[in-house]
Amino acid sequence: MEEHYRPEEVERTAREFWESNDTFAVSEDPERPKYYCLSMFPYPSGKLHMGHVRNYTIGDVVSRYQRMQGKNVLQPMGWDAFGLPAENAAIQNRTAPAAWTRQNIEHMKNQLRQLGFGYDWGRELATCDPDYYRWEQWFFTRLYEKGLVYKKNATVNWDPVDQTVLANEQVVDGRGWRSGAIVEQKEIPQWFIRITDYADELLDDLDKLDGWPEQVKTMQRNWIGRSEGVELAFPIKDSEESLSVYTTRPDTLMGVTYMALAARHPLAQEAARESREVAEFVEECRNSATTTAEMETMEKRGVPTSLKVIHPLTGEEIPVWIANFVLFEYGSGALMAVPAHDERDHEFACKYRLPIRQVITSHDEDYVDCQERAFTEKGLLINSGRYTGMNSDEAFDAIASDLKEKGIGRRRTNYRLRDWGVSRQRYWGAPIPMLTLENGESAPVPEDELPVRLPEDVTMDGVQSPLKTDPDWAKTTYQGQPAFRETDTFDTFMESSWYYARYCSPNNDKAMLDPKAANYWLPVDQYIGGIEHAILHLLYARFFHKLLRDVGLVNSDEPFSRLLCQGMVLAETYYRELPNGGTEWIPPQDVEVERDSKGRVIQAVHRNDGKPVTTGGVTKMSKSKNNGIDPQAIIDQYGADTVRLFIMFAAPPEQSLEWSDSGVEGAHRFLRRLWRMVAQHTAGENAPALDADNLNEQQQNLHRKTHQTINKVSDDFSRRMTFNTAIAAVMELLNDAGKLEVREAQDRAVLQEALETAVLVLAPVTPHISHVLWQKLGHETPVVDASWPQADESALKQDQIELVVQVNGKLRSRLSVPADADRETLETQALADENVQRFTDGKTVHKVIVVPGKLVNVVAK
RNA sequence: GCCGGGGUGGUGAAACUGGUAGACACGUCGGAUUCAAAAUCCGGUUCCGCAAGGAGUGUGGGUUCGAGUCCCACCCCCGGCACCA
Repeated sequence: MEEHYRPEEVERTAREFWESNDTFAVSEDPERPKYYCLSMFPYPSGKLHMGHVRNYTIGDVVSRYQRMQGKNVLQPMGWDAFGLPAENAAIQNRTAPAAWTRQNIEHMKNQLRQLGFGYDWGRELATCDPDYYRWEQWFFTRLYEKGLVYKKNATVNWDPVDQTVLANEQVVDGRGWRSGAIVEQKEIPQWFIRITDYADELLDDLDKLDGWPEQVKTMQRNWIGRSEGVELAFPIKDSEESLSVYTTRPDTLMGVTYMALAARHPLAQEAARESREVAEFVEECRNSATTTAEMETMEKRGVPTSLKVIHPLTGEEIPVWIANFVLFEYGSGALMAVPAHDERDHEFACKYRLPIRQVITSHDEDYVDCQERAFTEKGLLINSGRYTGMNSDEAFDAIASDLKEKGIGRRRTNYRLRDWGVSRQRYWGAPIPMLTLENGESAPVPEDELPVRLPEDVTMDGVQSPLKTDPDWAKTTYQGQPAFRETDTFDTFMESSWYYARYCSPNNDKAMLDPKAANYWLPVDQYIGGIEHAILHLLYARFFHKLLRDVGLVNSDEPFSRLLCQGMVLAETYYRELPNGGTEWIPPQDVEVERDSKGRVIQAVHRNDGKPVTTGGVTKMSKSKNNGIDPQAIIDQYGADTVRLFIMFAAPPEQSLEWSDSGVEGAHRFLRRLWRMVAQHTAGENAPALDADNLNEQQQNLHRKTHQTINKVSDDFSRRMTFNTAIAAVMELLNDAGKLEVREAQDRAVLQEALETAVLVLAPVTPHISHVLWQKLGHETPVVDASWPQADESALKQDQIELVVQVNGKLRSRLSVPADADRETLETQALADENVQRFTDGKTVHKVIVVPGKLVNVVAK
């Protein structure tokens, strides 16, 4: 066999084999256990980036590993094709979003093929295809009929110059990114889905998701934010009305010193009509912040109103303020402020010199001064009339029932989660299948008129959605009456909330899902994608799955049994200041880094002119900093196996990872070495059968190492999902195999076993080279269908082991002892050790700690 | 601001259950091979020190025979925050 590893040739051979044999096409087979492995589908932005390569390599490793376990493995791929970037590209390049998107899909699909991912391409789908979104439209009309969809006014970012709605991303420092105009908030009618109806189930079912990272479940729990509290009404002075608030701390009710309203609260709007100062503040709040993050980092400010409310228990008058930190969407858009026991209320009270009244004190003797800072823990009530002396929990109950008795309050469960607004005022999305009738009422588009097709032959002017500018598109009829189509499109999270289910019957034109296929494959056994999707996408997909279940399309409660969140791929940035004050970002490939003898970076220079560039730190690969590494160049130079191996070896999948070319060389070197070792081995005589009972020590050692490696890699691939340490274990095996001097037949036998094992367990990571080498090692079954190896227990046994001896916790000696030696023997041997004696000399031995199989620690003073 | 992560050699990392800190690589230094180079092979490489030894996992404290790992406080970095996907 050829001594030199030629990746191009090897990879072509393997790819052609898989393609001509339809290796990855699957169908339902009740005879075999199924395994559905899914990687989050990409947005077709143009080219694959390293984050994709990482995501899809992980998925392919898992899929191929499970296939070698004998499972019927489904691994599909598709395109999350609707979204904002296509509209931007369309404006820039004067192409229609549809054409741009389809071109990108074509290119990226080719790149995926080159990387050798084992997808069932027969199931490919693109969300911009009417055959896909028609079912989403159909499903939405079903939800409407079930009462899970409603229309209400909601706020959007409004660009007064371009006369258009902007996404949060398009608002920079409060201004429209194109026009530069100060963005206003505007209320427009939008469609919502009642995700809050499912809040309890979405929360409680998290406990069933044993295969999900704890951090993701925690984030979802906090996002849903279920709290038990009390809703109560403060009567407004000189009025019939009252101000309703929600609190999780009714035990602090006696400490209320002011009320705070969101600027959009009706009472705030009313107050604005009476006072110019209030009106100005309300107007300013309306246009200052666009996101929750901005709102909560803003300086806390407020204005007093002339309103007063009456404390329901004391009858005291309490002033009402309008404050910029009160969220209109949470609770009732108003809060009772207890500055002594809430940090935000405290800060606000200090700023505006509002009274701070302490009503809770610590259970311990610790002195708490609430004038200085808020005491937010539960404790004992003080200054609270008849509640004084109770603890917080007792007071909660007592106050809640007193309020209930007076008919001004009740216990209430509240959620931070809000209903899902799905309307977008954009073109490149699935049209919302709703109609507005002449009388102003809404109706769903009848089933036989679906899909509502998005016209694809359009020109984008960068301002308005073509759906809104075309005077004819919206005109239609409903039951013989004139009607107008909804010109908004769906949030793209709609498409990504059910694609995993559509892959089970992607070409079905009779139904959204074929329940037989869906219930064979679902739930997804392993889902893999970026941590940035921990909340929104994963919560919406879980919600959709429950909706699908309640319509009778699936019979499971959750879509994804196991979840792996992969870290981001980062790269160094380099730049130069331009004479005009701008910054030129230089791609890392164009930079030469000079190092000192220890390898520390001295300076970085441009490859073109040799002049220095400035290092700008490691960040997420992005277009704006020009530091995205295109995998194509590396695939072309080293081949797909090297790229896959490197990206899996560089770090565990959940960690963020800095790209470095030198690591690629290392990975390639390893594959060359593997190739050469197999070539040299197969050039000799055929290896005889391994005779495990008659091995010399060297042979035994390599035989043991082989079986240790099988155990290590199996555990790393399935339980731990740490592909980097699995690869390191194979490298160790190959290092040991390389040291074996081949003198006799059994040397060849243990070497054959070691090489076969290496090729086999690497097959999920580097499938092309393994495909070819497996044949060279004398096998007819393709490696993709080979069985995963099993470790032989008897090969793992070891008679002598090395034990560490510490004195006062510091390593002082090592002992070679029989594996089954008892505690006493170990203690005696350790104390007799020369080095141990040197360090205990002149001291008294107080204690000896023996951890069999690991270490002995001598405690001496 | 709130929620969730992370911080270990010159670099990527390993240490899985509280038990040898730095496996496996990259880089670098030295050597072999070569007319020479590439490729390959062998050896060294946390820091200080000639050595014995000492120090060392973001910072400061604590628990323990023993802490990268557990607890408390702090600093820095990253992700998400509902219209980027």
